Amino acid sequence: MPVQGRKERERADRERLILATAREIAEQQGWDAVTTRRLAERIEYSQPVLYSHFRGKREIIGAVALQGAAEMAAELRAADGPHALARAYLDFAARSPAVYDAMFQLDGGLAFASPDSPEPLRDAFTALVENLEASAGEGVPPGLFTEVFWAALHGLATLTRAGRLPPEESGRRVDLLVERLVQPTLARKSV
Amino acid sequence: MPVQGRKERERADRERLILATAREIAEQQGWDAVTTRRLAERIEYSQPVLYSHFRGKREIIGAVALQGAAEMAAELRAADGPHALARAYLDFAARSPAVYDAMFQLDGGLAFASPDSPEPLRDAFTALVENLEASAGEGVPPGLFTEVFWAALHGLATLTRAGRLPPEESGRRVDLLVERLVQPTLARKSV
DNA sequence: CTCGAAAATCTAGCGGTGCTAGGATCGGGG
DNA sequence: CCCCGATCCTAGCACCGCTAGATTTTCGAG
Repeated sequence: MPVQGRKERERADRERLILATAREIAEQQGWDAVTTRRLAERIEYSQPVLYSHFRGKREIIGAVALQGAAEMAAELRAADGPHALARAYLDFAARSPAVYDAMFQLDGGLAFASPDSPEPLRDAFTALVENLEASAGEGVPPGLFTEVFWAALHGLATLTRAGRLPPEESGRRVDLLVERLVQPTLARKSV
Repeated sequence: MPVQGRKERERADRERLILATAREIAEQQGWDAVTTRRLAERIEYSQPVLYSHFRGKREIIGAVALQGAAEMAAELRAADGPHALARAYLDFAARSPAVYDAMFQLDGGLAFASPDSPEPLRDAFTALVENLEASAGEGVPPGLFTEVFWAALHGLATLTRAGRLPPEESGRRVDLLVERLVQPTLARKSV
């Protein structure tokens, strides 16, 4: 009597529905519009059901952030080299601003910059490192270089989207940034 | 009978009190703790009084942001050269996180990146440009270079404070960033 | 097929938010 | 002195995140 199996599946489906709906509302109207009432109504359940899946709104944001990190990691790995990486990163941020906010702007209750960070987060950072370690330059730890590179991209992404930087020249800004930061390590240009 | 003068003065005093109190609460407990009720109680007036000074919470944030921009501009001008500038910027962000948030993280209803931006905002950006125009490098518009430099600093500031970057090596990150970005324009090293 | 227990879900409500309408109170000018 | 306009407060609206407790649904045993 695998009735239990069916229930678990239905529950997992509903959890996915919650996250997809939260994400949809957030992308369309911002995270402030993702209220527990609205979210519950959209999935056609009452509010308390949300709390049987997540501890609260914060944890929903965190779950969306983890999904986003996994997707971002895949896209970053598809890029080849610092220039493509930077464009892929900013592309992601511009295309999915709500997910980007969940990851880096809002409090999703996730641990960052720590060995016990959730795997998708560490993996996304690893994807950055992989594309950058050849560009760190002599004597510069790839991790440190990646942090700086990442921070700069993050700054461009957030300031641009918040209207703090004129969007027209974002392409030139990325080009300038990457050109200056990247400093190929001499060893084995090709092997 | 300049009784009207006195009233205006009292009103201006109260407005300053509101902003100082909002700032104080925000620095101590974050902007979420700056509720209209709490703020009203602290200044020993009822909530509606706040709305006779500001349209709403957003406008209070905006007013704090303008104060902050003026202060930041002064501190940035006191710096000499890109390295000192970067440290002064990050210092400000770390010392006054709530004000920094009001300026760059929250919605204070201010116009950015526009000719009709409030003067303190444009002035703060000008202070950045003044310290950076000699480091833009050949053929690179100082404004563009400043935007990139600023965005990178902003990324470092926000990611560090949000726990996304380990705080230990922030010094090394700044050094690396500045060293790479800065590329002195050849003309007139000294004149 | 029925029935009772357990699981699942909902109703209703708590204390909080930003904001505002409308009444009370105060003080200066006629 | 008394009135009237400016000033301020009380009370309340609609919404928020979250939860206790009642209610419905579902399953499996008899």
